[in-house]
Amino acid sequence: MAGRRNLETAVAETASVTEPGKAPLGRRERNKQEKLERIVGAARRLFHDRGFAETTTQQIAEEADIGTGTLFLYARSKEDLLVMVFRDEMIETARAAFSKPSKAALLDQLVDVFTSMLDYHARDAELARILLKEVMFPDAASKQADITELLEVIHSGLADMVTQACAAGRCDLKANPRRVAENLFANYYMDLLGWLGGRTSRAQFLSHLRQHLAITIGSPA
Amino acid sequence: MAGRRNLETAVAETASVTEPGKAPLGRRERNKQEKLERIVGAARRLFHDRGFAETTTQQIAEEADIGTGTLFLYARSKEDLLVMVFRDEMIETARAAFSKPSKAALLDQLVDVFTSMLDYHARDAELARILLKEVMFPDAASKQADITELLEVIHSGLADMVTQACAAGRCDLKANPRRVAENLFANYYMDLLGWLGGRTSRAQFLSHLRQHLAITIGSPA
DNA sequence: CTTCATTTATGACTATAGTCAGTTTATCTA
DNA sequence: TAGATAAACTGACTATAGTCATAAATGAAG
Repeated sequence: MAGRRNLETAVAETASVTEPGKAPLGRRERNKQEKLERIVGAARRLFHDRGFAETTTQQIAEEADIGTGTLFLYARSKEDLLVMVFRDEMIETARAAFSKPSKAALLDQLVDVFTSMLDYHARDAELARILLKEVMFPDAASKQADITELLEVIHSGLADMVTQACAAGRCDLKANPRRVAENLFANYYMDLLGWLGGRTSRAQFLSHLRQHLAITIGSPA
Repeated sequence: MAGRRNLETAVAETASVTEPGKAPLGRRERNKQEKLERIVGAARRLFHDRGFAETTTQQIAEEADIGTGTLFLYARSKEDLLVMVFRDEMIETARAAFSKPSKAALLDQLVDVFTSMLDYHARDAELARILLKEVMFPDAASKQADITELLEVIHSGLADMVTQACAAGRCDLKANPRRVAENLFANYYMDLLGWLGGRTSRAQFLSHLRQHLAITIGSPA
């Protein structure tokens, strides 16, 4: 009973679309499902059009054609809504970034991967900053699931990349690949933060990122 | 005129105490000075006693014996107040952490330094998380000065440490010491985040940090 | 169809960060 | 000292995220 969650786990975390062999999905379930989609859709549109800070929860509720209270049965907070809108996209982006096999030098592969992710973030700097902030600083236990899955995709993708490069003789790292992956991502995250926060230019960001990654994998920049 | 700042630069950023050879410091200045001290003191007490979220700006104003509006002439936001309360302490902590000369292995020196900083943060996990969040994600230009100074102390301290260790033959790093320092701090930051966010235990945190730092400086863990 | 229990929906309401038009206080000048 | 100007102060006010007691909808059982 600890940490009450709304509407079960918010429609079982955007439940799958009519899983075969599963429950017949009565009117109730369909309603919830459809309502959640309306809400996330409305939030996506408004966040995109006006920005996060300029969108009120009232507006989202209105756009989704529900009461203001209902909104908070489907999302714990406005930030939660933001994560709902972008989580899957982010995971997909990360997966895609790791899916292209390559025989390039490890450093170049890494820069490629991070640049792909970057292109996604760069589409909207304000949202990206808020996402980086909210995703990495969950204050409710429920959000940890989100960040955990995303981090898992990124960390394991990077670890695999490192392991394979070493197996192919293209690098020589003794350390635990997982720790190397975490180290690499930490550097990407902080560099991105500096850029989005206006402390560095895009050119500086890219240059520094490459140097940071090179240091981690012990390769000449 | 862009980004209006209140009361000049909030009493010239907690101005020095009667700089010799400077202005005679009339009643007005003394009032401002004293009021700022009352405000920061009140905020410090309340944040410490009740926590950040549980303290209202009204309470701070009341404790400092000023009107609610006045508070926001001295601080732009509640978060700003938090930074005011802890910024100098954090910088001092960082300076102190770098001030003890040592002939130990670089990795051990680094772990020592970060452990010292950690002890400061660990005194209050909730405040630490909010600080990590607010300090690294300034949304107003004015706050960038804060983070810039703190980051400068940390980055240059680490860079010096690395440079000296290499000069003494205790390590062999070809890369720009500044970039190495940034890399090291990025790892500390993310590991600390994981710990404070409850994703890792303290033991894991320390173990992972050591491994991450070792990877960066290319030394066996 | 008619209870009845359970789930879901609602909007008036609360709490609080931050604003602003109007007031007070300090300083300067004559 | 009086008057004028500028700086600093104020609390009633606004805006909005999130709550909660109540109402409506749904589905199960008889």
